Amino acid sequence: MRYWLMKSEPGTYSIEDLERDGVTGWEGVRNYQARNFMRDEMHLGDRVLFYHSNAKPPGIVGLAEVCREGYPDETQWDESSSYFDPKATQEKPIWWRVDVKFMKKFPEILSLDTLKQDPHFEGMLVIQRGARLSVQPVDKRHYQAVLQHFTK
DNA sequence: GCCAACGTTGGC
DNA sequence: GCCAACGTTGGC
Repeated sequence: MRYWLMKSEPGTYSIEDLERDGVTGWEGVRNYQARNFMRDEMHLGDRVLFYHSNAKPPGIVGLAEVCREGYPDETQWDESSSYFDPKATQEKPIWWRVDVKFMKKFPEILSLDTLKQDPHFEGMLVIQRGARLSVQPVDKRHYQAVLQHFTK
């Protein structure tokens, strides 16, 4: 099993939205590196740290699980969508997504500020300056440190 | 709202 | 294939 962190702006799609929906398709990712992770490397049962970006404060707010592996993101063909990509065809899709299932919402946010200050999280991609990747791998030890943080 | 960091595009 | 210009992300 692998571990991931996925960013979403709570104004666009929050952990509360996922809790309500149960399952959601992670559409709209338009970055090749993130696309590659979703298309090639995320597998059923992988755990996902749900991160609120552009939030006050930003941070990890919950847990999800990959429940469908990579498949084409159909918003790329939808002209009315802001995610529409004129270069994508049905034969050759460019963008992929996965589905994730709600697991839990943490009792409080594990803020970016805390992640930066607690040495258990040293080396995590998300605390690196300029780390914009919206789908990123997480080391098992960092994932466990997140769970540990909430069982103290 | 600002702007640093980063990714993409396109002229050459 | 280089790199300047431009667009986006996302913390602050």
